[in-house]
Amino acid sequence: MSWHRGAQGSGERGYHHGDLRAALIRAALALIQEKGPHGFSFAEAARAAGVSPAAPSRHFKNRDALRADVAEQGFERLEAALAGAWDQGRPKPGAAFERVGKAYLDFARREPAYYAAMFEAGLPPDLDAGLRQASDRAFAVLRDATEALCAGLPKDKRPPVLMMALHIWGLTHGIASLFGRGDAGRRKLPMSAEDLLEAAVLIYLQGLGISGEC
Amino acid sequence: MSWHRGAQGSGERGYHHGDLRAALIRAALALIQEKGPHGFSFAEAARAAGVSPAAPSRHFKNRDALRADVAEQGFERLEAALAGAWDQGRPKPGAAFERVGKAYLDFARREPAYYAAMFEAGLPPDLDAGLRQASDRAFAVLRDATEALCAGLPKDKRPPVLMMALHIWGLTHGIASLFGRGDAGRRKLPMSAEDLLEAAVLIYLQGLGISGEC
DNA sequence: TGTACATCAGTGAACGCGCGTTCACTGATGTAC
DNA sequence: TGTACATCAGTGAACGCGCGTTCACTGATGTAC
Repeated sequence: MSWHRGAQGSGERGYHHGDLRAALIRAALALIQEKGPHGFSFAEAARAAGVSPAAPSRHFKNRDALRADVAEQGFERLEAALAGAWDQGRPKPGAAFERVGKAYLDFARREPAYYAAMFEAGLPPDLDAGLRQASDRAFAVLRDATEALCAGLPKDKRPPVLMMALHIWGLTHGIASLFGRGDAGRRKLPMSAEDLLEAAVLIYLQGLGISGEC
Repeated sequence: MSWHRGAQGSGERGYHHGDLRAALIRAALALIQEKGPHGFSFAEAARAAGVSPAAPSRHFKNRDALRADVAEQGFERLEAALAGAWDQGRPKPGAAFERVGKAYLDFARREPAYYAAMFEAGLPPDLDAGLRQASDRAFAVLRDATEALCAGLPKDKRPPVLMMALHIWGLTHGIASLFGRGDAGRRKLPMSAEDLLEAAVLIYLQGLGISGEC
């Protein structure tokens, strides 16, 4: 919490909150974690942030707008996680690519609230330009990684990069959604979601004639 | 609608509804279609079914129980759709397998309300034994199809069937969730979800050394 | 540096609304004899 | 076949509750001079 002046953590604050917008997003995130992407109200978020029920309207048009902001922030974090895992393809694109997949699963598991807001809130991705762009930027990391992975191949053996990136995204997202969630009640598996994904990607790359060690 | 006696379509009915349970599921489904898996209330479903707000409690403990029944019915329909598409692997397992994938995408597109209730309502799959079993039965169709597809291979080239079925499920589910939905605002693609999936499966099978024509 | 004033951000009480649940009830159905 | 009675399924009015929004307000901040 960042009150407008002093008294961090004491619960005291001045008349103005200082960063209510961010505090409401945090509160919404915690409530989503607890009760799902629809499990909170404007009033509840206000209560959690310690302001009057009328305050949120100053910052968000309605609940969907708040939810969309949570989702947007989620895509930004996912982008950062994927970019960090990719690390410009070091030391080798193959190993880095595998890290990206694991980072996606890791995000879904460690941040189920963001994940739910991003993919299961029923928000149309083009509801909001910022949301759309944040989503596109996260996907761009995956597309760039795919491109780098293929760069070493002779041109006639190179698959269409966009298609390949969409395949990998679909596969990773499907496995994360069905088996790799941190919250309650995901389906049980004979192997970890990570192992399942890694095997699938290796088989897929094999099918394209790409060795796992590039 | 099936009233307890006569007068189909006239809006008349006796004191007893006759099949209120099914009517509430239908009403919930329509409301989910319209407003998402959380976009309905007990009272609203009762109104849509033409009964008093107290009536639904006779059949469902609460909203989640109603939602779970919608999801269960959805899995039953998905199972039927997949089994129909598979058609015992006729005329050839390869062609039939491709139909199964398309049937999954088709289901997600034509029945977004069921799909949302099944996968995006935040219901833990093991909340309810019936739900769990319906989900397992739908997956079993895919697993059996995978097994049949591999049956022709020499034993030493045969991949673990369960793993392979999970890969295909994840891939199909991911593509359906991200790109193949019938309701508003899915992401735009340079190719159809069907073509995207078909290409991915072919590449994957290639990676396993399985020709597309078996 | 000081002062006046506009703007901003949050208050808190009030409102009307739809919700889920309760309750005693009642009409229809099924069953025992 | 007829009758009595138990059970079932839906009624409709009432309740307390949390919601989103409104409103005139007020305290804090920023800016012009």
